[in-house]
Amino acid sequence: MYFEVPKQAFHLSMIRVLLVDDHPVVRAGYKRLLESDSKIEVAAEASDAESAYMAFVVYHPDVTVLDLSMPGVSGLSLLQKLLMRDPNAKVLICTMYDSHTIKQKALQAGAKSFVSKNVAPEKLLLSIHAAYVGEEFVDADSLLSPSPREADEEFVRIDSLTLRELELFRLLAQGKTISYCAKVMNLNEKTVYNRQTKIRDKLKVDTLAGLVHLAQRHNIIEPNFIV
Amino acid sequence: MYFEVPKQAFHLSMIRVLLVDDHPVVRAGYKRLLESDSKIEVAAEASDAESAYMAFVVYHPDVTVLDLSMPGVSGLSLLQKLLMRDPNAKVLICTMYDSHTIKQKALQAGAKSFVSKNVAPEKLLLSIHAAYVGEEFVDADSLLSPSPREADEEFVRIDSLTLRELELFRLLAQGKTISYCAKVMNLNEKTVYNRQTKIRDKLKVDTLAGLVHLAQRHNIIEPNFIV
DNA sequence: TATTGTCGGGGAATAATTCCCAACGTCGTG
DNA sequence: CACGACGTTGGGAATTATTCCCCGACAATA
Repeated sequence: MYFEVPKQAFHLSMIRVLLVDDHPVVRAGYKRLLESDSKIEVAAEASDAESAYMAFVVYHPDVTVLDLSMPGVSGLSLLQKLLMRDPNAKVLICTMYDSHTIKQKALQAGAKSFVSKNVAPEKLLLSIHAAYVGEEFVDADSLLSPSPREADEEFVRIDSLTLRELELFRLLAQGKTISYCAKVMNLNEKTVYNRQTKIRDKLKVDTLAGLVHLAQRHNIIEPNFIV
Repeated sequence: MYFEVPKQAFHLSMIRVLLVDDHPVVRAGYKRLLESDSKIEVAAEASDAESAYMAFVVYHPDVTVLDLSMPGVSGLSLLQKLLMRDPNAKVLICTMYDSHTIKQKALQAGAKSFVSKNVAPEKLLLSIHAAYVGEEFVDADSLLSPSPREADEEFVRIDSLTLRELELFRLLAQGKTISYCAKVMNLNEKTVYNRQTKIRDKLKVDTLAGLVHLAQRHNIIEPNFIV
């Protein structure tokens, strides 16, 4: 758990951003990047869902920049928690997962913006400004063109997963045990079993390993890179 | 393919860095972070292995900061190419993969430094300075989850698999069902179960999904890769 | 209000998995 | 040769993991 206290003076004119990413180096990079924009200041940083929620409550950021790929509870759940706390929260999803599915889910869960880490950095800044004034900003490159690969029925199946199911899907595909999933998702193991069955049923795969491959094909989890 | 021409003046006193990461946003962040150190300048950037190699040849950076997780050709292959071009190249691996195996391979392939994106950002800067003066810098706590005994000997454990076990390992990791494995290996399902248990036991993995990731890390099966 | 969908979980049945053990063949070795 | 060590294969019983079908809560919606 990491919870960064703001170090800068509070300026009314600035866009105060809460930065959530689990990698310190990446976070530091983000921070410098964001602050290269004179209108943006990083009000707080967090490395995981819990501390992000705390920081959100404490600092009331104008915009929250959220990386979905966090250990433990998914960024999507955090997104929902933030929106429950403040339905007008401006949450911008910036993630490495170029997955149409994830995008859909994030937007449907109430994210104001969605950009991939693959976009030009200026677009990130732009989208923060857009989110600040209440506009939705969805990176055109990524959203409008689901890649052909994703347009197949596999993708449709993944799309049919509910948020909660998607979250569990990710955990399972990452190799987490049932009991671990139950713990971090606050569920009865029984429920996890039931859900797992349902997920495999929806996705039409009959082994856990199949889930992993499917998840990787659709960037639901990080591909286990090549050596 | 993305190939950034240097925009800054050339200062003899500065550490000229080639920055290789496939995410523009992350790269931009890195750049700001690195340049917050007055002794470091980003001489060039690249988003993939080919352009990274070109940039390396053209700009002769003092230090190359390389993220391993790139689409297409692996960062490790690039690392080897760079070292073939210049055996004294100072390459610093900064990656999100907290895998001891990868760390091993990177160092054994000739990387001068290895830090995880999980380290404090200052350490990244430090390690660039260290690499510059020729010191090796390997972050001690760059590995979060894998306990020393765990990941360290992942590959030794795979070596301990017998031929038959390895065969089954591959099938399982590919997502084949028990009954399928039994059929193609001419075994009783019972035996497959027993063997599967033994394999997971030897590899110290407790889920099938874990087997997949392990298999991919060690090139036992093809990573299910995309984009 | 009725409807639909998501979500969490219970109970009993069932299948999957383990644990322990035995058999067989093949080595290499004293 | 006889021996133990080991890979390989499976049986039987015990144990778990997993399914299947169910119910109720809640929220949004028509």
